[in-house]
This record gives sequence, structure tokens and C-alpha cells, in this order.
Amino acid sequence: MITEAGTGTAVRSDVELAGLEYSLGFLLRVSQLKVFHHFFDKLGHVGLKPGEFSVLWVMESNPGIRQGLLAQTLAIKNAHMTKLIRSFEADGFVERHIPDEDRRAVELTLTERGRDFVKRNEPDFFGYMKSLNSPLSETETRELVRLLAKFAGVAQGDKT
Amino acid sequence: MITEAGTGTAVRSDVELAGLEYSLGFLLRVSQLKVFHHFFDKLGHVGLKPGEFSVLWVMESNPGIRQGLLAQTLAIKNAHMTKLIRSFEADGFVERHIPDEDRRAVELTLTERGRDFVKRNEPDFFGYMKSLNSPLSETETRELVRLLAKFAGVAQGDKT
DNA sequence: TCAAAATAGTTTCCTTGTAAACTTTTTATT
DNA sequence: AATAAAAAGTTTACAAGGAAACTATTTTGA
Repeated sequence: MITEAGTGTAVRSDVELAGLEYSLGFLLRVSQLKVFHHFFDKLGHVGLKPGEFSVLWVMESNPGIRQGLLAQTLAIKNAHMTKLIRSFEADGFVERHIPDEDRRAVELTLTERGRDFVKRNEPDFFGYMKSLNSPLSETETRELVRLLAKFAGVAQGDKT
Repeated sequence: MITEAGTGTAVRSDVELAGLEYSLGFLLRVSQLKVFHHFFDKLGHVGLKPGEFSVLWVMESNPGIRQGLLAQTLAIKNAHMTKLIRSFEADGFVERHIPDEDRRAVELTLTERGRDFVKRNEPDFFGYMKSLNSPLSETETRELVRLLAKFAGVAQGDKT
């Protein structure tokens, strides 16, 4: 009696959860694991994790963005962001530029190669959810996204 | 122009997210961080993380549960569960019993001390969300919980 | 019945991400 | 100007969690 057989994120239903099944923290964690596993099934071969791709993605739309602002936006710690960016630089995906106005800062821009990589993988990185075979309907998924965004304080609908 | 000032999980709204704000994976991660941070603000002093408490919690309601089933239920890897249980054992919270019918297995039960600990901290561990000052209404929160549970395949409503 | 396969946990080693301390540069205060 | 404080990243040292290999049992199948 296993829910969700096959995906590896099985949750047994014959164990008494005693209220845990209503705990937001627990549900967020289990949900995130499910998305994460599906991501790796579909896109593991590319060699980037969701968060890493999102770093490139935001750089593409915000050329010259400050490293610290990027970290804050994606809720990645500065210490970790440093490593990610250095690694992207080593891959030839990103260029770090120290501006003359403030020589403490680092401004980031994708290289041609970085932009190519993003262009090439964009459909997969934004489309992999379609193959997840979610138990939620279209409407429910949209509502879930809306509620999570509101909860987390991520502004939506900025179609300016 | 920072959303959610003060909690440490700020998300800048003046960076172009270019669709990331609708990505379930991203929103789950940011939401989880928010819950996690609040948890530590409120309950950091207790010295247990949410997942660790949940291990004790499920053991209390399922005395004698197999270690592997517990791991599967909570989506914790066996390797990690071993470490958690050994540590709980060292704390005197848990007793491991190797049954004669299958001497590979480990059956887990809370000790008196473990049960006391759970009893004592239960209100905090289930109540800390109330102080989160969430932007969601009661109804929205319930709907979010329902959608996440459905998405993750966690059965609810087992009020048998 | 005896070897092969499966199961339940454990151990080892490694990756990811973090906190805390540090370096450099800029801003504020006298 | 000269020192103090703040800001932006970086480095270092560590902890959490996981994959893979391993041990010990049980089950299967020839």
C-alpha cells in the first residue's frame, strides 16, 4: 500500500502520521523532493541542478547584476554564490567585472557561451514539470503556485 | 524595495525573474526556507530540527516501527536515518530492538525519556507556525496544505 | 540443500551549503 | 585628512545529507 509507487518519493500510508500530514514544513519538504527527483530523472544528464540553472537564467535577464543582489534574489548565501560563480567562470559561462565606481563589487554577465547554453536548455528547464504527471489539475497547479508565491513573498504578475 | 523585510528570507522585487516566479521548484525552495528560518527563530534553543522532531513524533504513534519504514515514511535516506537513530539512542530517547523473527531488522520505540521530551515539546513543534505572521488567510493556508498533500501523495483525512 | 539473490542496516567517502572570520574598499565621523 | 564603521566578496572550517560499497541475515531457485 504505497502511494506514488515508482518515483522513489513513496510515502507509506499505513503509518500513523498523527498530524504531520497537515504540517506545512513537512509537506513542503516532501513536495520539493518530488520535484527534485523528477528533475534529475529528466535533466540529470545536463549536469546542472535547478538552482544552478536559475542563476544563469536570472543573469541572462539582468546583465551586469551585482553578485550580492543575485544571491539575495535567489536566496543563495554569499559564500555559496562565490563558489557557483567561480565555477561558472571556469566553465566560460560567466564574466566577472569589477566596476571602477565600487571596486568591492562584482558585476556579472553571461558570455556568448553562457547565453548559448541557456538558450539551448531553456525549454527543458521550464518544461520538465509537464512530464511530471502530477495528481493536480491545471487549475490546482496554478492555485498552488499562486499560494506559494504569496506565502514566500515572491511578486507575480509583473507583466510591465 | 524589499519584500518580506526582516526575516532574512528577503526576495528582491526589482530583479527580473523572467518566469522563475512561476516555477514550482523555486517557490517550494523559497517557501521551505521561510518556514525553516521561522522554526529556528522560535525553537532553535531546543536543539532539534524539524525533521528530527518528526522522527520522534512518528515513533511515538507507531511504537516498534521498523527503521526502514520510518525512513521511507519521512523521506529520509537509510544512511541518514541510521545516524539519527544512533544519536537518539545515545541521548536515551530511543531503544533499538532486533527481533528474533528477522535479525536484520531494527524495531524502534521511544524510551520514557523520549516520550517525555515529545510530550513537552509537542505544542511548540506544532504551534510555531501560528506565530509566522503569514500573508495567507486561514482558508488559503488550509488550501495550500491540501494542495501540497495531494501533490506529494500524502494521504489526509484519515480520521478513522 | 546449497549457492545466488534479495533485504535491512551500516560504514565510508564525498558533495553541497553554511557560519564565522578575514580582506579590501567605501562611507561616515570627527 | 585620519580614524572608525560599514559594505561586498572571499576563504576556511565544518555539518548535513547522500551514493556506493559493505556486512549480516533471510529468501529463492536450481
